[in-house]
Amino acid sequence: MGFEITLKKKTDRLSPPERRSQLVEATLTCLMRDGAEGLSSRKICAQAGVSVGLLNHHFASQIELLAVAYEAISLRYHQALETRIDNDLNNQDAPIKTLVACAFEADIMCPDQLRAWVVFWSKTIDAPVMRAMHDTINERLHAFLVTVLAKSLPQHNEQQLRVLAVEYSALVDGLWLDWSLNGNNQDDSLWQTILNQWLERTLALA
Amino acid sequence: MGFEITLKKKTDRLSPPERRSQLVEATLTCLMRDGAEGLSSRKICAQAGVSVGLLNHHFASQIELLAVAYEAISLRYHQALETRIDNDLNNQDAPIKTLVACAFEADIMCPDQLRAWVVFWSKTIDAPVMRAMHDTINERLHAFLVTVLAKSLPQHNEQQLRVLAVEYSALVDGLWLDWSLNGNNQDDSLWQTILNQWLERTLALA
DNA sequence: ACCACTATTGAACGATCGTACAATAGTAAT
DNA sequence: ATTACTATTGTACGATCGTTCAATAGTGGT
Repeated sequence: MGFEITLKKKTDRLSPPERRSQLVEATLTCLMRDGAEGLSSRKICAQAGVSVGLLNHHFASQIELLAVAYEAISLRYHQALETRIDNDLNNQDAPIKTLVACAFEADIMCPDQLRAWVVFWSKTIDAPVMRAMHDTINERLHAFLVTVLAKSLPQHNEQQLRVLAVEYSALVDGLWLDWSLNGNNQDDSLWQTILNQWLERTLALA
Repeated sequence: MGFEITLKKKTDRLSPPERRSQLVEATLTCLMRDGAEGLSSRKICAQAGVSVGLLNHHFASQIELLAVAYEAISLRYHQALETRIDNDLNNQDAPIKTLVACAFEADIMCPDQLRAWVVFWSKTIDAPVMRAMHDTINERLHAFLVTVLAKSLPQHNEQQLRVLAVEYSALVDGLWLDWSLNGNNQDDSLWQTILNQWLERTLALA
């Protein structure tokens, strides 16, 4: 006896940064599980295992928490892509090949994530805090794509790279939307094939 | 006096089909104006100028009304495209050129429409009635795109056309998403340019 | 041991939600 | 005129929503 004392946590109190990130994590879990219905202060706090009032102690409002969650899921996606690029030693000279190859891998883009993104988009249109966060996120991903494309297509100028980045981003988003909404009733390789063909044609322009 | 008697409607009663389409119209208005917050039985009925209870008299539930509204906005988009093609006498042999040219025109794709579509997508993921309607809508638009592409690229086979249709649809959706979410802070012609380049490259494959 | 501070709780508030339902009003047939 | 039918109304119900706030409990410094 007495051993479990050192194993059990003596308290449930966390530092503000820890609690905040825990609430952000619970938000993403709820949104990916229940979509728009998961955006509920009570459900989020229940998921985090804390009481309702704590949300407004660590965040000014629900929408501020949502904005932080938006940044979190975007950064996670961003870093997953960077990790793939760093680990793919075969395509260091053309990292766009790595992006295309892993675009539809399960942990990069699972249909569950669309549940969450649709909520983020919905709020981006109307809520100013979400709009500001969306602009930040979008600019960050756009700049990342430009650097990836710049390495892959060194002979292109800045303007051409920016256009290509918008095109690639739009194509991936659109394919992801179709893929997630239409379920897996179609051949899984169709979307990957389309992306591969885009890559071939783009590299052929060089 | 007495003239206004013939001008005024004697009654507010409408036939079920008329009332149903009026409620559908009110639904689209609310969704395009207020997004997810516009999906409210009370707001929709207020927009239609009828009382709350009437919704459940003409529709089994709110989600059934939403499914009919989903089909309505999709058919409207579909028919707008067909009208453009019929009226564009210069590109009867390559109607895909017409689609690309009008893709970002105001009444084809205004940012307000994204407010509604995001709601439809959100419910498509979870509600079975919406999923069934989405499948119908998607199949119809896909078949339409295939016929348009078939006329424009007669030397392609069925399988190639189907892939091209998915690619075009995804690209347009993705560009539309970016265009609507990022507002008009960027150059308006960027997205049109990308679509034009896609068209040139695709036609060059012939 | 006491104090100031704050993370945490949970009840409470007012608002809104979708739907059900009894009551009313208009219509068409007899 | 009466009857059968139904489109329409508006209230009511129970549930859930986001947020507030007084009360409580744990923490770190003295």
